[in-house]
Amino acid sequence: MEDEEFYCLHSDLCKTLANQKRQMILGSLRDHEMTVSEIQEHTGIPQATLSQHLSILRSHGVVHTRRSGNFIYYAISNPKIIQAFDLITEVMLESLAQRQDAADRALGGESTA
Amino acid sequence: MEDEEFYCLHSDLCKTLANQKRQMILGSLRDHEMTVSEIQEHTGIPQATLSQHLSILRSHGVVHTRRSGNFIYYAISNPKIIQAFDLITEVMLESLAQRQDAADRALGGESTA
DNA sequence: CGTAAGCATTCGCATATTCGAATGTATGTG
DNA sequence: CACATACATTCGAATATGCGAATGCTTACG
Repeated sequence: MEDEEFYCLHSDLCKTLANQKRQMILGSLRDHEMTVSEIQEHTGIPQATLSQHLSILRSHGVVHTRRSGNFIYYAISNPKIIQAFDLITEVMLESLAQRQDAADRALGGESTA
Repeated sequence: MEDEEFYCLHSDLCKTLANQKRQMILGSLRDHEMTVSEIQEHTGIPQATLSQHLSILRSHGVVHTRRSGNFIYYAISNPKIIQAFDLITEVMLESLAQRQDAADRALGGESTA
């Protein structure tokens, strides 16, 4: 695979994950599959919007579906998605903590001015 | 932290990573720090555009800088960023492989139609 | 077949992102 | 100080994304 293609696919997958509502959806699905209406209830996202986001997640292979009668169950395709999600959470929290430290230090040193 | 705030920060960090050029930059920086002009040479991104992307990465704490004379060295702040990057790469490759399998099967079964 | 429930898709608008051209700023050198 | 190098910022236009309203499709049930 060429570099350009690689980075394009990679950033496409990242873009898929880089949306607040889609992350709420993944957060709902992380432990078990759910029907659309269950996700809707759990996240509060309106039906049309939810369906669009599910469509995006589907088309990028992030989730897959199973029909049972009138309901469609969504589930996360690859558990590594959750691992990546959690890693980014860690980075986020560590970054926040560092910033807080820096802010504290700046505030503490202020009085010497 | 509230859910809304959590998902907002999380998706913000993801958005920061979800750009082809920014990923090329991270790909350049993954093993060692680099000056802006080195990154420019390595990636082929024009100076102004590169500087803008570096600014975004900086403001989200993904990279940090060190000045040495006339040069500014950029480096990745948290090695977990690379781990997450690589995880997403794995997901991407596994997803591609699955699709390829599915396509092969579809093609193989075609003759029975 | 008719109707209802569950979900998907289309459309148009508002907003956000991306990019390069032009310009600005900080550091080193003579 | 003048000037060059290295990098940052601003600006405006093109493009992409996110959203809800309206509508379509599929399955279940009588």
